[in-house]
Amino acid sequence: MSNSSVTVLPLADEAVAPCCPPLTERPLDAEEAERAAQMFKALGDPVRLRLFSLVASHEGGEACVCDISDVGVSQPTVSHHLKKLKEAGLLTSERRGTWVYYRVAPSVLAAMGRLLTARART
Amino acid sequence: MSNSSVTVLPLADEAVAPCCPPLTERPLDAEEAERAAQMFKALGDPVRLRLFSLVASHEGGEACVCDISDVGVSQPTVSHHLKKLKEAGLLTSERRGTWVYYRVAPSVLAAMGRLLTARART
DNA sequence: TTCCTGCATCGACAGACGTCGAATCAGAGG
DNA sequence: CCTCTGATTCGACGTCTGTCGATGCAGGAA
Repeated sequence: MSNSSVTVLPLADEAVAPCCPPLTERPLDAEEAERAAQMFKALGDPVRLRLFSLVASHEGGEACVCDISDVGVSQPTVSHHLKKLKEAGLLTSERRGTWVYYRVAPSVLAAMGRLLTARART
Repeated sequence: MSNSSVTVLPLADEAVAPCCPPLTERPLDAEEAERAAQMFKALGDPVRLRLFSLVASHEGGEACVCDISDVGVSQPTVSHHLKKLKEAGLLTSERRGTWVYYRVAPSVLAAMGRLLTARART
C-alpha cells in the first residue's frame, strides 16, 4: 500500500513561494491579488477541490489519474481539471510508464495557509 | 479613526464553522467539496481578494465601503463583490447611519486555514 | 419638506468556465 | 508491425460571471 520509500519532502528554506503577506496584515496590491486569486480560484471548483484533496491525502503523497477519476465527471474533464491545478502551481505531474502520477506541489499548502493567518489583535 | 468602542469579538465556541477536515487528511466528499469550494471561489477573484484584504487588515477589524472603493472598478461592481463575499460567509455588514461597515466573519480565517493544514508525514 | 450623498439593485453585455464526445498521443505487449 | 489501454487535446455547447451605466433606496442636512 503505502510506498515505504517515500521520504520527507525536502521543504528547502526557499521552497516556499513567498506569494503574499497574510490577508490580515496589509491590503494586497493588484499584482499580489492577481497571483493569490489564481490559487484560490483553482480550488474554487468542487471537482478540482476533490481532486486536489484526493491527491493530497493519497498514500505516498501521489496518486495515479486512474485512482482519482471517480468524481462524477468524464475522464477528459478530470484531465482538464488536473491541468488547471497544474497551471495554478498546485500540483505537479510525472509520467511513469503507462500511468501519470500527480502530487501536491511543495510548499503550496504552507503558502496558502500563511495567507489565511489571522493577525494578533493590537 | 479607529473606533475605540469596538470590543473583542464574542468568538463563541460554536462560532467556528466546522466545514471540512484538512485537505490532506482524507478525500473530501461531494458535499464537503461543494461548501469549501464556495469559499475558495469567493476569494478567487482579484478584486474580491483585495476587498477582503482591505477589510481584514483595516483598523478596528472593519471598514466602510467608502474606504475600500479604490480597487479599479466602478462602485456598483464593488458593491456586487462585497455582496458575493457576504453570501459566501466571509464578511458581515452593518449599517451605521450613512455608512455601511464590513468586517471579516469570525472564524472564517481559522476554518480555511485548517483546510490547508499539512498533515504530518506518517 | 427638499436636496445631497453613500450604497444597493437592475438590466444588459462580453468573456470566461465546466462539461461532453470524438480524436489523438504515449507506452506496453503481443 | 498491430492492438490495447491510460491520458491528453480538440471542438463545441450552454451556463456562469465580472463589468458597466442607469436607477432606486436610506439617512443626514438645510
